[in-house]
Amino acid sequence: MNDRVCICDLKNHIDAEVTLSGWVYRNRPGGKVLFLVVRDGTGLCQCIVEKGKIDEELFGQLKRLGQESSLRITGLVRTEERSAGGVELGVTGAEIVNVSEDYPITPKAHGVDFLLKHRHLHLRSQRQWCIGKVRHTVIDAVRRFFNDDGFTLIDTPIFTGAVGEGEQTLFEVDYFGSPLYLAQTGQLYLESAAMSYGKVYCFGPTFRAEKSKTRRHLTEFWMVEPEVAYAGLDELLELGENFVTSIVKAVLKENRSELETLDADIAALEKIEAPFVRLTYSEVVEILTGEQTVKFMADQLGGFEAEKETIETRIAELEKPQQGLKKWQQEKNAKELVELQGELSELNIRIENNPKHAQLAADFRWGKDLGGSDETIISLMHNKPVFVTHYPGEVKAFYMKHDRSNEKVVENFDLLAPLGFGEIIGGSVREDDYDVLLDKIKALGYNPDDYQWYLDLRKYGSVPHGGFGLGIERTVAWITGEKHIRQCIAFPRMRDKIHI
RNA sequence: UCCCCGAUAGCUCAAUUGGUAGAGCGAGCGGCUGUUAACCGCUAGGUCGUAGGUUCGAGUCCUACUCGGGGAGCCA
Repeated sequence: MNDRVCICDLKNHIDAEVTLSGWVYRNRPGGKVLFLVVRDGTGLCQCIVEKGKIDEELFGQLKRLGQESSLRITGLVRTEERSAGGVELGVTGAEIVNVSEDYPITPKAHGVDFLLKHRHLHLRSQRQWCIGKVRHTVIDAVRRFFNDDGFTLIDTPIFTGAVGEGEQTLFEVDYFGSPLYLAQTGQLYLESAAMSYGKVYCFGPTFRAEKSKTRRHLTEFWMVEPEVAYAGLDELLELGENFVTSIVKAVLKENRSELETLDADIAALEKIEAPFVRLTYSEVVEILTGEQTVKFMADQLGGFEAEKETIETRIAELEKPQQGLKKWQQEKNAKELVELQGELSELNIRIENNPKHAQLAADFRWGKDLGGSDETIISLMHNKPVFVTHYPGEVKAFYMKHDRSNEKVVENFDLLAPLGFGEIIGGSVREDDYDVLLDKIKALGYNPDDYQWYLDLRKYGSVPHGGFGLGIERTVAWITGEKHIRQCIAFPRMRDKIHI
């Protein structure tokens, strides 16, 4: 029997002869035995080629076969503890499809810029592959959650008029001679649809011309936005926490091995369970300016310094003369040294930043928007996601509904992911009173004519409603433990630079 | 727009604080084998980001520029 099967399915074909169609991931050639690690898009499999068991000429060809050459390879599946996946292939034959020479991405370390320039090839690497699998599950879980909960999908336009948040962050395009903008949210359109279907969501690419150059920003990213008629703040918070919990549970179920490969914090993810922590902006201000934060920052600094000492001790050990050590041991040590020095410099930055961030928190005054470092402090204080609600209206968008019991604040919320990752959701209850909304539009100097259709929603059967937006890449980065969200989309678009 | 860091071989980095350009990986050749980023030997590979300046002498010091990384503001 000669079945063509997927590597992910091999454990169901023990002792059978199968043919894999894939690419060479690693080639460790030897005199009499070759270890060919083959990938086929579903996983990795070590293939053993023994001299004498296959054609002599083929053995020679396989021995010289470069990384990422494509081939069909046939052999007997057997369990083998020494192989990474628990099974391996005892090769009986192979057909080389395409010989790859001088593949640029080698098994050793590479820099960020180099990998981005080779993004089309980097997608084949194990780590990128795992992140892509997790992203797929996240998106699938997003759609399932809303579809199973009575939401209707609405596709909002990519080309939009100036109606939105801040014009300075919009990408302008030439639309048959007139300016138009790429969508930075589907929300206003979605509000219209919510008045038709009740519960709706949109999901698609979003464009922001923000001049941000950080690990949390892309100029093109994917966002899912639910919008619910007759919903108040409490319902939205509940929706948000159930939604995020369902995503995390789906990834834990579908991608455990990927999370392990990525070295994600699985134990922390397993603790994600509704209800999440709820704090008002005013409570956050009190925490930031209170004793709790002073102590927290001091403890954090102490922890950093202890860690620094441990690393420095180890570095001193490694820097001692290494006589009598085998060459490979020396190399291993040298590599550890480089890694430790990298960690040390990162730690030094954190130690340097700690007092600055402590000062920023202590100096925080009611009315300002929370900064990145403030959010980090709050999220690090909890091992669950944290909702921060009721921000000052002045720092927030015009469409957010003012709290009728405290006109200074709006009924909005951000969700901060744990472990210091930061904001993954931003949402609010929308202003549903025609006159209040019109006044705000006028006060901001916008032209009411541009917002007539949006105002109409408050004229004909207005109801309380609201929604939120969740950033897919930020969510994937948080779940996988990836530091930078550019790794969480196949072809990232960043400020200043698009590689391919 | 502003602040900090960086640019040396295909890749990742080093060069004793101004004195003849180095290592590992990768590539090529050979050896070896149940290897896990294997290992051992040999070979090839560089206009030190660009342009000026200081100096007897610059990878190293100064100035400008280009490109890249991180961050602030803003945000998902």
